[in-house]
Amino acid sequence: MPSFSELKRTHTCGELTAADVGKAVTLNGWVQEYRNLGGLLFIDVRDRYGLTQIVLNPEKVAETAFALATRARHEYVIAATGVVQPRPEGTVNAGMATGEIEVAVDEFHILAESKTPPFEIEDVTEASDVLRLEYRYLDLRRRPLQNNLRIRHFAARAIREYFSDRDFYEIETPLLIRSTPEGARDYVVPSRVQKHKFYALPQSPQLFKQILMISGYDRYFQLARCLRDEDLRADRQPEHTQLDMEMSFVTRGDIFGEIEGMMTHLFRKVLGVKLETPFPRYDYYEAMNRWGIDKPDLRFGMEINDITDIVADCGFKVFSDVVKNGGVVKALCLKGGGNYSRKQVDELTDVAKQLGAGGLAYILRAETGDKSPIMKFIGEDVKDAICAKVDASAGDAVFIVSDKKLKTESILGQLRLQLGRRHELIKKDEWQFLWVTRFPLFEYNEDEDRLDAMHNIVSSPIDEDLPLLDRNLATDLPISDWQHPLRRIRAEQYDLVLNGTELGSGSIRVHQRHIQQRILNILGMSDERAEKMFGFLLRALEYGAPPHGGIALGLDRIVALMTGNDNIREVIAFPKTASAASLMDGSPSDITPEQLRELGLEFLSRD
RNA sequence: GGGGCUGUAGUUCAGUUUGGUUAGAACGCCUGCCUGUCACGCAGGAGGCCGCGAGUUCGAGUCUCGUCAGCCCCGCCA
Repeated sequence: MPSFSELKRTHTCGELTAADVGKAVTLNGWVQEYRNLGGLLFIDVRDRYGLTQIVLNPEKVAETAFALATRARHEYVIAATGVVQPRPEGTVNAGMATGEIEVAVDEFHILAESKTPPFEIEDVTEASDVLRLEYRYLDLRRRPLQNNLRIRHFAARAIREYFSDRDFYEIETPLLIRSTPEGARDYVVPSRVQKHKFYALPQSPQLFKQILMISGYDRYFQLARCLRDEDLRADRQPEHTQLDMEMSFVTRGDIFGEIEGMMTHLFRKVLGVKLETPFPRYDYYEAMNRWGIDKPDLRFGMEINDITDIVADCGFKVFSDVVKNGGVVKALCLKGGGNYSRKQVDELTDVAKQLGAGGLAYILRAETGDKSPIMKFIGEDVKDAICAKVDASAGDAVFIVSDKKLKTESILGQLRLQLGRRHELIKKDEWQFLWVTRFPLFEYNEDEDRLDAMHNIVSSPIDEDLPLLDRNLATDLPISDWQHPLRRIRAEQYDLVLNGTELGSGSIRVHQRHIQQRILNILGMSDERAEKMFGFLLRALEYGAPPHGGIALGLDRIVALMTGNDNIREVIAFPKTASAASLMDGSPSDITPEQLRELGLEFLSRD
């Protein structure tokens, strides 16, 4: 066999067309398919760029070359030299980009043989996830994955382009950092040099990017790897990539503007889609009121309506008791649901109950008249008032839930999504972005009877609610009461949502030490402990910290949405299983006793 | 930590409800034939620790218990 320098490709497998007819070319690639007709041999050669048919005719090619080519099997790597020729009349393949031509081979070489692959390399695979992950290098040869990684690359490039053009610096932050409480469980790395001490792998560059603001790098971004030792989901991997950014001397509107600009650039460059800006903004409480979820899917309507006032005194005890105890009654209208069968209603009721509802009341506005098991309690007038409020006409259905406010909204929010999916109300090919803003700063932790940070510890209260932080604010209310002043504080925090998926969140940060310390105290951290854990941030805040804020968006989720995938594994080259294992390289794995000894570690037990 | 689903040729699955002769199919693989195929075709062939371990039984792919792995969900998590 000649040296490879003489067998190097002159063209890729995706670029030859009728315009190249007559050219002498060499192709390198993998055998996608071979069709040996005895006296005539066709091979489809594949690379990242496409597929080209080569043909060997024993009458026109050296015997040795033909013999070699008949040995070629699926996934062999080959080099073929020949002349581009038009396909004979009637044999053009319209379904193939290179289908008008073929390469008539006169020299053929096998560069590498392949074992029979455990699954076939085709666009739609039936291979199990286990096989696909174990043989990831084969799975990655498939066109859908190659397309996903291509989109991912172009997305990353568009993001870098946008921020670079707007004077942002991409600055790397460390991977080995100190472990801090709050948030997710850390992955930890033992230190050899300092025995019995550990680094943590970053859950995000959060504190470092704030330090960069304090250092004066007032426009920062990074495509940052982030690691969390928590259980996995279809949209959660132990390591993922964030589009992280932070700016100084800004209000939230400045952040929104940059992100909207970046998203517009990204979607135009990569998908050719024009986005409308500005994205709509809704306060957290408004989102919960109208859609029952903090990441509403705006690709369909069916908003939730409050009918508490209408039914408060209607005589139906289930409703009036709930109202008396401070609860609410809310409803949503399913257009065209008036002919729902008993079975369909029962199924929906089961869903509601699984979500914690006591039950599901309903009004069916069928052709034959309105049907409702609660009619005899609420009467015609109240029924009509409810239908008017939720805009239910003849042929529609109304579903009603009553409970505490947040619970009622969440249940209806989930029902709304289920109904939207079941009845295919969700419009495809729409990109509905929105901002959800002003989340509560604190979240009540029932198990521990204390307050947790709803987002993170560095989110600033909105100006209006800042007085509620005051140490001396008198109140008799326990923190379990949702009226407690601390629980009424709203944070200058925002989530970016696309089609019902949370892409990420950010906030205007606390830039004054005493406020940061107060928040840490409220979260149950003594001054000593705060100093120990966050001392470096608190000290940095004492040396001229500018007002600043930013956001971090999940790149994996963005690319998954852009490529129409439900699972972010499809847009990550080397992902992990649901139990955080990599089936290809076999991690996590044992380490040697020597490694352990060097780190000063030993196992408690081997169970 | 909890729940649901799945595990049988190289692969994807059927067979498990009702235990019983030699565990089937398709694709892939191997051999032969075939000069215009592109899901090539035709003929033949090889290929099985029924995830693993106990148990029940005269007898287990099939029943019971345990265990491991994968997927999805809740908890957890930005």
